Amino acid sequence: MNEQNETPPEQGAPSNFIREIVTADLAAGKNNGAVVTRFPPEPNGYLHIGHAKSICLNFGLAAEFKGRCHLRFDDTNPAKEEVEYIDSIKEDVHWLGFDWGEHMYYASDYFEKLYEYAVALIKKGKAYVCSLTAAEIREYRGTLTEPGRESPYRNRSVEENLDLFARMRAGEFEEGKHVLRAKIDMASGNLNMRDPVMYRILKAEHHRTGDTWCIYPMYDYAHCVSDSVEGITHSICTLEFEDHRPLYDWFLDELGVACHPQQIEFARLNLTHTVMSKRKFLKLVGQGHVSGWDDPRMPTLSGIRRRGYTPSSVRNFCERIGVAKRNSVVDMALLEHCIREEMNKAAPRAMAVLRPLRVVLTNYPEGESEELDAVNNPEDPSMGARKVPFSRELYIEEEDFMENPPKQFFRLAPGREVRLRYAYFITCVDVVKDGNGRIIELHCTYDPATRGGDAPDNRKVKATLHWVSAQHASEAEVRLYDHLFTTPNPGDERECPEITGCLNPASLVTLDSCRIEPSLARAERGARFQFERQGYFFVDPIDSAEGRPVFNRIVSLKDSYAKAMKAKG
RNA sequence: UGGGGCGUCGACAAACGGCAAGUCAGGAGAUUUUGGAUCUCCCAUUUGGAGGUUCGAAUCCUCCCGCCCCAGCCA
Repeated sequence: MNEQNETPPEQGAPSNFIREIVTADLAAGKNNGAVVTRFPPEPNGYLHIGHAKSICLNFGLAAEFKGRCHLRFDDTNPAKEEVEYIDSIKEDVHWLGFDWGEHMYYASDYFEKLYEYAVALIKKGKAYVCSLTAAEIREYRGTLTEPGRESPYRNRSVEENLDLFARMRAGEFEEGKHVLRAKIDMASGNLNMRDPVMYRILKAEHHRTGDTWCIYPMYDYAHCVSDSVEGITHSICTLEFEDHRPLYDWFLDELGVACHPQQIEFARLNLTHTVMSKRKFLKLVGQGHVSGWDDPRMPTLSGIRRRGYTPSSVRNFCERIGVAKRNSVVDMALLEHCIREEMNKAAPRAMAVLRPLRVVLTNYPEGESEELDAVNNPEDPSMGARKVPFSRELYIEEEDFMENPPKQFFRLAPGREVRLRYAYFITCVDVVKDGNGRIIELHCTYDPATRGGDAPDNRKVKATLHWVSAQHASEAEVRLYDHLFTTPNPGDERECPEITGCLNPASLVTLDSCRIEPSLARAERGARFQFERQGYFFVDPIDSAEGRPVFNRIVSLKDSYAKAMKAKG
């Protein structure tokens, strides 16, 4: 994709409490004026738009304050992580328009350092090897309302701890036999402080360190140390880590490290009409409700990219939603607004008839055709114009004709005159039906004096229709996408006990015999267009074939008529 | 009955003791060769509730109510 090198726009971005903290820190002379952030995904799944919020925040802050942002893979659990995800994460961050430069790291880079620090903590009497089983540890931890009990192994001597820990590393014990724990406070109201596990034995092949290690550090221990080693100044994470902060600080204080980053938490992004959890994605993909992680209906970055959203529209969205600590659900309409706004300015227009209805212009000479001038983008004259062929037989949109139109319907109807965009006024004179009474063709007359779309006598027409010349049109497949879920909050148990019960049956409508104007037949993969009166479409980069493009609808145009009809019922 | 957070328009979100921004959505109108776009106007006498402090409170204090997170050898 050739969109990787766009520079993210930072101008005019609304402020937020994190930006204010950073600004204040700078003013106070903290960190010698440095701003170093990081985006620390675990390589165990694909990134989604919630991650985009974090990426934009972290890289955005670094760019704004002339600092840097690291990409760091939090790969401390070899049982769950795979290289496949590392590649997709890098691709997604690049696609979004951000660059970590030389600063790509892995928590696994610090395994040796982490081990040494753990030994130091043992020597300080602040960590011990515990030989309780997992179930016993859980039991000793106590509950939300009752304090925990100290492990019988809590007061092992430093020597014994050192010996045991070394032998854990050496692989002398089975998984689960021992863990290394921090010695903090089993009575703390904060469960995270009740002697948290620092290391567990995992005899798994690590994607980077192979079988060098059989003990792996836990998140709380590894994360703060990784941040410190990298010289991170502001460690930004989501709300659920708020009560891990005391632990984050405890480790760094006990270790006495020079760099002690400040952890700041913000609310993760939730979007209406979709879900945002890996577990649910897995279910959707696994049960075949979507075609894969990059299904255009998925909120994954790969899905959003496949749908046709631009990186800039996603960045812009991330700016607009703001950053705060309140749990919230952003209306999908905002995301849609961001891409419409951008495409309105940038997308070339073209005509495509999705559900074709044949129209014969009875007074147009048989066998003849002509070329009409069409503007590529009324919003941007610099995008020029093109020629569109016109002839006796055309296709218009099925829904643009009604035999017995209600009062509010302005389009074509028997005896009524409408304009064909950039072409002529036509009047419907006859409706041709098949044996079942289904309308198969319309006979119309055209007014040669209205060539281009203006009547010399200034008579007005209430509608302008898009069309395509039958003999010049190509066929194409068009995929109309809509919300994956019918309910605004499918992730909410009360609203939707079972997510598969709230799926939108019309989230994908595939139309395979659409008729497109000639310029569209030459469309390149990855190109975006506005189909006049319909929406913005993206040439699917994977399923399109030479001369037979597949179009994904990114988003429809706003349609006040449809809205009014819907409101009426 | 523990600990940590959060409650400002339908949805996001500013306001940092001085008189409730902005955006999306929604509504009305103008305009229009896309029922698109654009433009104009409307959309919180009031900030979860009740008290208190103050000349003045969304902002400070008290109590109450509601919602979210935490009992992985996951991150």
